[in-house]
Amino acid sequence: MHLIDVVLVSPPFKKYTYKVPTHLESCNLSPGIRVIVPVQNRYTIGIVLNSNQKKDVDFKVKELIMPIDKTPLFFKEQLEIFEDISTHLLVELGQVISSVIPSELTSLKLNFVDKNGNRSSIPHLLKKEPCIFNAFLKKWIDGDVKICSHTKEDLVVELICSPPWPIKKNAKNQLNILEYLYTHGPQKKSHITFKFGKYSGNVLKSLLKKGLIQLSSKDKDWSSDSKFEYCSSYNLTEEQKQVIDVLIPYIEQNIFKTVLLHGVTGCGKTLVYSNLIKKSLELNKNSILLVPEVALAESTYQEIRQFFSGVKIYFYHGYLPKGERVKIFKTLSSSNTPSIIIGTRSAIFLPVKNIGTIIIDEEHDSSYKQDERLRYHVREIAYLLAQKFKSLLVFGSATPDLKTYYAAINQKIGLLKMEKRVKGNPLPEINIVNLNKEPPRHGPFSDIVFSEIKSTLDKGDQVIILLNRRGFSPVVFCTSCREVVKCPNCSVSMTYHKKIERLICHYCGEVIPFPCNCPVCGSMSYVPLDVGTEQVEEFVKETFGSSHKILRLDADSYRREKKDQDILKSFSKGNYQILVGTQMCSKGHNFPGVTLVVVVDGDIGLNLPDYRATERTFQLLIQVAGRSGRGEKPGRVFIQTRNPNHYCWEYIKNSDCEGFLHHELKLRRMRRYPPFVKLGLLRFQITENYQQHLTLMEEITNYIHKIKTNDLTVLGPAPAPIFILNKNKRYQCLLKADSYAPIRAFAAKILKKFSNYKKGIKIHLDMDPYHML
DNA sequence: GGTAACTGCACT
DNA sequence: GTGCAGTTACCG
Repeated sequence: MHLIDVVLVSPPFKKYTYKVPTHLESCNLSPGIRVIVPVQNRYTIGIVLNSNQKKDVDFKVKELIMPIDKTPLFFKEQLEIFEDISTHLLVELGQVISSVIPSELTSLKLNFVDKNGNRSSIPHLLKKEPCIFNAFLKKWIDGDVKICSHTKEDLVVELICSPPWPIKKNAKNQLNILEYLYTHGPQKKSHITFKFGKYSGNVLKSLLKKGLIQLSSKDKDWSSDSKFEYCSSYNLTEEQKQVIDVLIPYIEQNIFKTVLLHGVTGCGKTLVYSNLIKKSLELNKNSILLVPEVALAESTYQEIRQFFSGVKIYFYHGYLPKGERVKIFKTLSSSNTPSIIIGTRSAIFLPVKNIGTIIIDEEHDSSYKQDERLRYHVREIAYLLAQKFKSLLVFGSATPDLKTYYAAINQKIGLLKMEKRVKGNPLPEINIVNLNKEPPRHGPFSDIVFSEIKSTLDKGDQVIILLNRRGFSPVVFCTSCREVVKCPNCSVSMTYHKKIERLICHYCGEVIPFPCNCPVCGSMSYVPLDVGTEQVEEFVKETFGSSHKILRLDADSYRREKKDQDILKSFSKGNYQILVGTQMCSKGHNFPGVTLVVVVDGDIGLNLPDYRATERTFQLLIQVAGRSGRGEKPGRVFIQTRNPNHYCWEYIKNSDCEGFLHHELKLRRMRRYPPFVKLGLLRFQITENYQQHLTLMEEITNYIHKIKTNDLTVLGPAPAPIFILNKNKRYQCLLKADSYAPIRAFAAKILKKFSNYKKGIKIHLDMDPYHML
């Protein structure tokens, strides 16, 4: 009897054994092939793990239906990595796989398609016409029919006019969708139908008829095919040459090596990367280059493409149309030509073998940690991959993550430094402005900062104003009942967005029209408190708008304009003089005309209940400071603060990254935080209609005390800083230990006992949590 | 996640 | 004993 092990990629995500029927003996059933299998009284998709020949099993085995791939979708190395992730993060293997590959690849919505393009639905045939199914199966084995997914292309719904909209007053559904598009920007059609229920398809149709929205396919063709050619007409600096000379032997000799490339902002890391990629290509190896976010991926793609004409460069990120993602996935899994992959976090899971080098740029960036579904860190996956393929792994950053830096100074990984900017400029001069002594007398700016902005503009240079908080004001306060407006679903205050006259919850997306009556006392005496980017933009426009062009870049403007790339380009060309924005404008971009960076409130983030608060603030501020003075003229930076005595300012002022890291390391060692201990965060979510959440938490707490071991410190469970989110009550429990094993063992016990305990409670483990709110 | 099997409970 | 809702165990 020929048996194979299969892992299901939809619930229950378990590993099961199936019998291979004789008529499928000839098929390729090697690991990584997708198969259709029966589970209970339905069918689902699984992935072959191994084709064992075990003789006897003590349970009944069912026969597998058929394979649906002719060649494996993953390589053996990848499957091994999925297993590693599964054990490390305490998530079922099937769950791991289903969260890292495009969802079309795990869906049973498949068709047999014959040469004339006629489609026959596979699930339908399986249920109703088994004979016809078998006939098709035979044809498929012979190569006479193909299997295609029948999901249509996911169109993008886009608003093409502004309010007030010409619709009837009682057309609530239409209004809701228009509102949603207005506040959230263009959306995928599937997302709209998901969000607004089954009738929203019709609503969209009528909106389309009225010409208020448009549907478009957002397909882009990124690939270019011609001959391989490397444009090497770029002069390397001495530093770049040295770094490349050290790294290239690892690629040539197939040595697994991890290196932290610690280079100041503007030191020309991209050119180093492109040389490493070039070497890999020459040796017929693939390269992966990851950047933190899509906008950056696009500009990096454009930049790298100049060096390599005719090489296949795959551009991959989570916002690609589904069809495109599947196409890239499948092409790569059966490709043998060396290629370059440029993308964001999710690109690390593409089926690539024979990797020469993996580069993670801006490795400290928190977007490399996924904080939902599968809570993985891309660094760890990259490490596993590099280990398997004996590749070079480069972590690049001007402000390395403390953990990476600690590994580097302990010689666990290599450390290379680049201390000079390409153009030879010094790093910008950074000034800390004490708002307690120099209060903001000009909108959000103090005297000195205001006059700096003015004189910079007078000189014809550009200014970046950073405020890491979007909207007009983060809080609205009712003067009559002395309450702030809270989100109805979350325990956070609503942010006022003036231009669209709405209050928005930045956590769950709830939108309330504003001005409105106070929900508590009914009066209309609201005052917006504190400042967001929208308000800074308004002030700057009022003050300088007559003679200068001003641009805002944050998640709100970004979504609406969507031509972000062009906008950033046009700022960097000098078409605007002032850029107001959130952290989005701090990342990686090159703006040669900027000589002044102003940070409106340097304290945001500094006082969060999170052990990395200072580290993150430091990284953000050094990064944004680095946007200044990249061109011919030197740059200056002004950071306003109300906490001038905080230890971080001394280091920020001197751009002293190493000094800061060592100071922070001392504190972490003292307080027992990473990298000196391992952390895990157990999160408990209880739905709003669950009555006795206190009793339940008490029960959990008692159990925790019962099973707690000596090799583990357990803090909590306690209510999370944001206690209610999306109508869920949240508790959390911080676990500290010298290694991951006790954390895993402890969490496994809790999960086993309580995760399916009662409906209404969800528990998950977040290893090395990045967000503790 | 889906669902068959199982539980307790009101009502014949 | 029957019908039904609510809950649980398990899928090869």
